[in-house]
Amino acid sequence: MDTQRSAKPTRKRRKMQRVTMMDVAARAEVSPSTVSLYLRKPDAVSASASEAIAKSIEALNYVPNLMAGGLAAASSRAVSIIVPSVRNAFFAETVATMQAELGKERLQVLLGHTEYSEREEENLVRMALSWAPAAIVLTGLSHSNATRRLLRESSVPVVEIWELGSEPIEMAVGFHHQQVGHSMAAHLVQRNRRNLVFLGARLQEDKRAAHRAEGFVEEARKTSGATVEIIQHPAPSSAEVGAMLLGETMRKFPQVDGIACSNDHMALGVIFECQRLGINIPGQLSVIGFGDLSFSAASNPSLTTIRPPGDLIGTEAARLILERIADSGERKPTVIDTRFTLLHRQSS
Amino acid sequence: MDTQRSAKPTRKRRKMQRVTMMDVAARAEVSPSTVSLYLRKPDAVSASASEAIAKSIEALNYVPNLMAGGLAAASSRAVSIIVPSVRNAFFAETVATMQAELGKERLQVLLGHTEYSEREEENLVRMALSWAPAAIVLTGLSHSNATRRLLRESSVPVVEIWELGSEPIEMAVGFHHQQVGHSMAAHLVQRNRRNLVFLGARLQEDKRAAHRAEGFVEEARKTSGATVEIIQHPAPSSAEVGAMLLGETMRKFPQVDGIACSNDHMALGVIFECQRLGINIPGQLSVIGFGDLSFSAASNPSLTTIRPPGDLIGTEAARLILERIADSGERKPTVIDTRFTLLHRQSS
DNA sequence: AAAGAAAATCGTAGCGCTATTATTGCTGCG
DNA sequence: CGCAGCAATAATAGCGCTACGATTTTCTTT
Repeated sequence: MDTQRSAKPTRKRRKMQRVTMMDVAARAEVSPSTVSLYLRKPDAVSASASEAIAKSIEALNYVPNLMAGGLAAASSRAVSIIVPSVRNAFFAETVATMQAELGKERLQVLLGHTEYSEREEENLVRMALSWAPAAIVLTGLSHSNATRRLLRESSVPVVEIWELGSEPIEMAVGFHHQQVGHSMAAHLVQRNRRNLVFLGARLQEDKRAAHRAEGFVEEARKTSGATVEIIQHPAPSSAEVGAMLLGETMRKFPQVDGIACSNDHMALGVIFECQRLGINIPGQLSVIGFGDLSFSAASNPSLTTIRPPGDLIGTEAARLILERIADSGERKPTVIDTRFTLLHRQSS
Repeated sequence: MDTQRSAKPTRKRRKMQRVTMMDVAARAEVSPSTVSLYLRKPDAVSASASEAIAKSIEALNYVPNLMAGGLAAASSRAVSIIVPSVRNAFFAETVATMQAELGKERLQVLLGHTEYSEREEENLVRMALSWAPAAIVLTGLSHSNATRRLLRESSVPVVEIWELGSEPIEMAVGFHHQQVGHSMAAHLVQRNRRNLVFLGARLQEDKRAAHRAEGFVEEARKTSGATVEIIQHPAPSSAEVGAMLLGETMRKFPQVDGIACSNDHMALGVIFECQRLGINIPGQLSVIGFGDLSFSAASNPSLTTIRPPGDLIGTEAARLILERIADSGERKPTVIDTRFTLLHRQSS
């Protein structure tokens, strides 16, 4: 009750170890503003200042603090990419491509896996928004209402990849999986196959595979004299499931002469199982896959398949994001159809 | 020239749209500090306050700003994972597992691909450090000196994955690839194979595959009467390269009776090429792969291979990171050997 | 019931940067 | 010459949150 007790702002914050922009500015004998400007828009700074700043950065080994930058600018240099799983080669391809493309512009990729759950996707979107990302990339067009609302209310650019068909939130890059189904069926019919089966895995969760199956059946039904069935399994697609489903197919529909698979893993299983059962491909049975995975051209027989442009989807999505950021503007609905290619090889 | 013109600090910042922690605090009738505490250490806040805050967050649909948090705390909720490529199923598995594990603690994954370039890795580490990440995960133990220095000078926890053998920067989770080579050779020798060949792809860049090849040769040389060769190609591993190299092998070493492959993609190519050439596996030739990829158990013949615990590496790495963060302490060198498993199947 | 300890809560100074406005130094031109 | 017009640079006010210390409230203990 004597010595003044209030006026004592003896604060001390964590030791500042880091080299800051102010340090760089001091050494270059310019103001911090100029350094910031140099980093963001180099063309607006004179050659002499630029040189001094560059030298200073080099000498101090300056690493910018993106958290501070992001906070001040209310937007970060991160792009959140949310896919079902990067274990899936399709999405791995796109993610890798996007990382490379976005990296050129010093944008970082924040990765999330939904494991095919809309609930988890919503979670990830919420977390992503905490980062004030430069953009958010989602897989497919099916999302929970809450996800849609979160995204619509934020002003973050949104790109949906790997699927076209219904209304996108903002931008979309992909292709029509139903058309893939059409192409598969049309191809088999053209090869004079009439007893068709689609082998599916996890069609419940994998909407895109389900669309392919739908398209396949739809197209097959157009052909007079053709029959078509879907044989499926709830487990994720794999060669083992493919082999198993081929067995089931031969039991239930021994007259089958054309099979389309959820993807090339399944088709590979079919090929192996046919070898074991002594079924000749393509003599007795034509097989077509989806994915053109790394082994598909090398198999015996080589596999007829659909090649989805995973890398093109990545580059186009990255391009859209970059353009949208440059415009720093409003939503601009854009849809890019990347198409797909049917590769006719020995199995059909 | 009349209305007073100076005393007008009419600044206005970008419109504050976002709901902030202060809004939450006001509605819950507590101070912002308490809200912050509630978010970070819920146990330190009373039940009544917790409830009010939770309700307020819900009502306002509050999304925390991680940039602000990261700036204030000098450390973010991001973990940077840098792998050669997520196209590679091994790394995809580990990345996916880590994302799931870290996600539980609300840590986000920042992804980077080196494409097997140390130069690019250095770049990515520099970018990663800009985020003040909670931890950095690198693949393998070979890094440029600059990378090492950057990491050592920062106080960010570092985990190196998928390889053991030399001195890690701080923590490491993986296994000895040389031992994999040993096991492969020992297995083939045990199956009475004496004319051994290792089929390699891109051994120049893929140090781990090179170590497996080394170990293979080393072990084979211990066996009297055994011969061993390495046949390789600079392209990335694939079934096509495997098929091609099998052809080369049969020309150069027609007496070969045991083949070990860089990985299962190569082995798959070998299996298909043998089918085409009429070579019986395992009668005439034993084949062993690496990876236990999704098709390996389903192939014809099924493939003997080494299963690397990609998911275990992920969970252990995540665990180390979480513990290290909780300790918030100093470097603590740790090495976890996850081992690997040899799966003996039909191909050997 | 008072004193002391423990638990819960609060007040505030930054974290390092960017956006915005203000200032300065030059041109060129009537 | 005086000043508009422009380019380059600088000054300043936050961005939204956490760390830290201070303060208040509640619980023990004697």
